[in-house]
Amino acid sequence: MTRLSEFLLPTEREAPADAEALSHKLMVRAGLVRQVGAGLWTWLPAGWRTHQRAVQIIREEMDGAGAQEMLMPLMQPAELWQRTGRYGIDELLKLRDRREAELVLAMTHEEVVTTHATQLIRSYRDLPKVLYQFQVKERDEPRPRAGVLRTREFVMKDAYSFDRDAESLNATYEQLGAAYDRIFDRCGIEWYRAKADVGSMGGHGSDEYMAPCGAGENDVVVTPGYVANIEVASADPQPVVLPAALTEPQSVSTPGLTTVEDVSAALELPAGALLKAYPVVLSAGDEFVLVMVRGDHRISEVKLRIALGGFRAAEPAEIERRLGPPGFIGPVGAQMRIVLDRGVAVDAGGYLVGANRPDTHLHGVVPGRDFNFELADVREVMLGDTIGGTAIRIEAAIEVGNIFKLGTRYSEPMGATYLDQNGVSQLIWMGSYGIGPARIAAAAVEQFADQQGISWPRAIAPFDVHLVTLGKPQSEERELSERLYRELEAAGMRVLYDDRDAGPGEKFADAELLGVPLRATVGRRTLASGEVELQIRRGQQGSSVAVADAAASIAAAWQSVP
RNA sequence: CGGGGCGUGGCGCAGCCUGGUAGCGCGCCUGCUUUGGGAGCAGGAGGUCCCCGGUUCGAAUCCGGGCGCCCCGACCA
Repeated sequence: MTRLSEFLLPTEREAPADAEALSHKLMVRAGLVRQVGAGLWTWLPAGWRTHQRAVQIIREEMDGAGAQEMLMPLMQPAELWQRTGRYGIDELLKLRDRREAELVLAMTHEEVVTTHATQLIRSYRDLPKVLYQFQVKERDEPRPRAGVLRTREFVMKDAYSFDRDAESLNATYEQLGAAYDRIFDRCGIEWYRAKADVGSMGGHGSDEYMAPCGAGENDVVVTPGYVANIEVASADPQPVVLPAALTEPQSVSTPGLTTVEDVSAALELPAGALLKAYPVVLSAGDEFVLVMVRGDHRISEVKLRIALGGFRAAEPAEIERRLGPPGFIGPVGAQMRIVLDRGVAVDAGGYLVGANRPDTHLHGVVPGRDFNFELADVREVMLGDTIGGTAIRIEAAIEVGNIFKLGTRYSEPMGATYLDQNGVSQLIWMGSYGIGPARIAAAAVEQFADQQGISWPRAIAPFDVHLVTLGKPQSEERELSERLYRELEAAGMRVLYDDRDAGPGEKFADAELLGVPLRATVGRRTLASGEVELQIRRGQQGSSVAVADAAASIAAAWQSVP
């Protein structure tokens, strides 16, 4: 029974002044959520209905994939996190209880679930297993933002898989990936499965489920058949026309010209005819490495880390000592390991590079002849790049879920092993799989909203039909509306009945703001024509159904709504 | 962590520079009218002006400190 006269739906005419993201503005205006503090949000009844509908879809598909739901505590002993080496994470919220015991509020549950696995999984016969929960996650975010999109506390569906070996993990991973595909399809949002970075904690593979939308914090690179987070994406660069190679490098005077822009402008060369030098120091062994990319390209820190392992940018003093004045450094004569990005065409002509001398560059330089190098893909892709001849698109997106092959990252420090068929102790191979229902809701708002407000996919809408009555209390229209309300509920519809004593404009505006997929209107016209007016929120197409079997017609119409 | 901005009834804002009875719109309450696109008239309720300290006869306003919130960037296991 949901009568708007009794339901808490505090709609607002104006968005909060500080709201920027569309979903932030609309979710507050539509009365779905309210802010408590930075990155801390209350879900009001209508918003929570949507959240829980997403949760239910996830639950059904996880169960369908053989996963088992459980619940683990949010508050955990710090000791578990010290054991896996994650206690130092800045985003991890630490606290002490009255006895000064060190605790954390968990950001994920690998430590706890692996502790249980250690105790409860003993034999190869106990594997594989997938466990999951819907539980609050806490993150001490440096900067919460965009309403419900990046918060300090949020509900996450987190699942953990346990397998005998890498091969079995791969199978589980794909099985859960298929469940994820179904979940996001069923939720009615647009999504991509994007190749992703495994992060600095290592791992054996990861995909991110990305919902393209204006408020997206991530960029995904998209071509038919290829989607990747821009952090790890690879593509073919646009070719550049290079000056001819010289028989040997020649000095060019470039006084004070330390940037690619300055040099290319002064020498009338395309930026792509320059090679940019990026000196780094590896975390392992303090080795000095010179990374070279085309002048019009950018280093991708993530891809470089994947190629080299951990590193830091070299300090100016180190650069001066090892190479030459910053701004004029280059690979020719450099006594060190040189990594050349794959985007640099090696036999296409002569490049311009820093000469390792003040105010000087070198012309006509040929990689391989003038310096030795190893190739690696370390640049960030950019618009204009192609994959298989097709131009890439770069789209902003929010991460609504991820799947991750952990391998033995947690089973090893936690000692999670099993006995195989030969009685030999083996490490359990794990995976982790997250989904943020709040982000699904926000992504849906972002993707389908129009000038009037939200337009929910029917699968996660707070209600199926928004019944608007225009009659005054005690009127004949009211009587008809009440009857239709009962009939719709009897037909299994989730009905929001706007029985408030308010004007039509206000009721219609609120209905459009809230974005329930169908709106049925009963008013004077209904009495005159014997027809109930029906409007599909997405596209706002109107139609009429006969009063006599209105409930059945509306239930049928709902089936064909997006 | 760097840069910028903002804290005044539920929401959106003005007032602050130049100190002197705290205002506007929306919302809310009561009554009457109105009822197919945020309606009208009349009456009314509601504010520690973020907090602490200072200057002053007097502080929303000036000064100092703190807290909170937002945006851009960095970060985001």
